[in-house]
Amino acid sequence: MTITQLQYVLAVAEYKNFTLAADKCFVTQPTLSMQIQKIEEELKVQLFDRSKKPILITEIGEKIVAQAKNIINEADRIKDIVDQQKGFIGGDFRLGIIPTVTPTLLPMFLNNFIKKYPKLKLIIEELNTDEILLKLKNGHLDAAIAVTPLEDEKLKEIVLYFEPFVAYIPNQTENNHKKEIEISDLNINDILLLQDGHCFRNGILNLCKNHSVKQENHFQLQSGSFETLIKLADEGLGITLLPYLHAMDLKEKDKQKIIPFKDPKPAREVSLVFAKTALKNHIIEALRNTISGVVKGAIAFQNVQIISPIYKQ
Amino acid sequence: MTITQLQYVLAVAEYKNFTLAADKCFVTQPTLSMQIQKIEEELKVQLFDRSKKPILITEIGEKIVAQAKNIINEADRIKDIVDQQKGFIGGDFRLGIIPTVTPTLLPMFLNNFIKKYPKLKLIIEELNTDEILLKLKNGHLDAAIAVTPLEDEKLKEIVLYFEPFVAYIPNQTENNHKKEIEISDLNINDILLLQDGHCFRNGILNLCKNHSVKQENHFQLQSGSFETLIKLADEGLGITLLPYLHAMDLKEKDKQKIIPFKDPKPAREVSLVFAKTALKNHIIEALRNTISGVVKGAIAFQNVQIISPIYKQ
DNA sequence: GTAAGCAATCAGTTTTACTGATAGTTTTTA
DNA sequence: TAAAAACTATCAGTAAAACTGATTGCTTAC
Repeated sequence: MTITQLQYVLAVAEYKNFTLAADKCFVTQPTLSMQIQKIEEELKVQLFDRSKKPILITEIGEKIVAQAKNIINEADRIKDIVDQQKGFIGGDFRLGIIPTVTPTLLPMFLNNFIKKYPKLKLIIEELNTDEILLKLKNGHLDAAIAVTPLEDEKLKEIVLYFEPFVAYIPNQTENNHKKEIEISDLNINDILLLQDGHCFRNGILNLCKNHSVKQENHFQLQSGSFETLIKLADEGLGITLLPYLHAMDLKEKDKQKIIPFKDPKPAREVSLVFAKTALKNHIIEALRNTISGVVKGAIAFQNVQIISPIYKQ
Repeated sequence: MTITQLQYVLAVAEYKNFTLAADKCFVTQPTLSMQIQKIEEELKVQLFDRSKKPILITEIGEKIVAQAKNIINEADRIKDIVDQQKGFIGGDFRLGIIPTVTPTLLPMFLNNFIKKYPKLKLIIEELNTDEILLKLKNGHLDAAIAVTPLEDEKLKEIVLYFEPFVAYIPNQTENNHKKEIEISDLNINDILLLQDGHCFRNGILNLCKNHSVKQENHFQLQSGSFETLIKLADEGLGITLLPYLHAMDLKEKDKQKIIPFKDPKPAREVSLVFAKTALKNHIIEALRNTISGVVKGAIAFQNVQIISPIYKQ
């Protein structure tokens, strides 16, 4: 049994097709066929059922594929250990970010980071929380920035900052104007929400649920961007909640429509998330330091209450 | 980088001598030299400093050796997965047992177990707790039977049974005879103890400490076996405490000198212990089932208090 | 200062990994 | 339902690797 053979097994398991898997491994199909046969002979078990198309993985095959992933993962770490020792920050690094964080956070640290580590190729993907969880676990992402706590056994979270929610309320008259708002002032039916899949939406639902605001599940509108929500709010279709950093980016005119919450302010916890078995720990550490450095100045709140990004009905 | 190369690295790291390591790997010394050079070239780091004798492992070498152990360990597990799938219980299995458990527990299950799994070669070593901890972690033992809780991050414990302590008091007169004894009745200075290193000794020290029995650290005698302690007690040199199963093995005449503790009886927790990353999990499971089966009949106590095997001064 | 111990090097051999061509099988398409 | 397409297994040959015995050269021990 060799590491190469295990990689071939993983490729076949992933693509369920010898020819394609061979391509991805940069070898010819006969090589793959023979090596898979060899490992099957050595272990004296059938890993794949080639009689069906696409190829089926046998029961024992599944177990061995899972273990092969562990082995390859541990093996890959050797390179990281060497890199770390040499202080080398380089190669590809795939970072996932949730859409409600990207526009405000990314510009704050990206320039800084790529200048600091010029040999590193940072590949950034905007993904929602579910996609991030999946890709962290299957190794398609090295780390991600998401709202926590995610309560996932296999992931580790390092909190970067807390970001309070603020209310965006356009039609403020003498009557209804307040300096600070309370959660009990909110009516979920008035709030314009992001689409399903955004954890910021879940956070708001949790916020309202926790404080037993009546929820009638009869939302007027759903959008994928805060910009849309703000414009809709301006049109008198309701109010919306925004994350603090996003609110800070608004035009002066719009900023006046923002009302902060009373302490303890509801807030989201934004963290760097990665698999406990993550590779490239030294890069993750470097990333953390960079982000912590730039964010510290921008946000400093003490009295906040963390709202979970996971909405359970 | 191949699994074989990593095994060579581990061998050289262990024996600190290429020639000897080559022997243990069943290859010639040039093979080893070349393969080590190859992996050093590939990683572009020096793993060993050959200028000194015995060979020194470099700093980065230590880290890579540690990781190589992980990789090999994960790789070895493939075979276990296959064995488990096939229901095959065979090969070598190294079990450590602490001396105060061996004479009573081993005869209860050994025959049963080896008959049930004839293809398994059980290699049993009698070791004290410290040695067991060490050997479990470095992989020289597959599992062990010891007194818990050990509070060790890297180990997993499965409780087999609770075994109460009983007092062995020879010179019982009308005056001092009791049906049940209390911990406060004990004076640590009267108790004959096993030698340092036995966890049963630690248990008794904890027992007395917990109940603030005065302890003057002026023990009269120390021995390695209960038999000696019993004979010394019979000679009027003091009393001793025994584990329940051991007391059950005494002659009828001696059994009369035994006094049980009042509920909640102080007891030791005997467990099957193994590394969290243990191989051969299916064999451990088989062992557990066998022992649980035979012990269930012999011991059934409900109201016990667990005494820790670790004595901290 | 000599012998012993040990790792590196070298040339040659065996084993393994891989390739291109092709045969055989199943699935898809017309 | 026949032909085409898609795919894996097999085969013979080649390139690469892993390994060996013999030897050299360096270090340590006596």
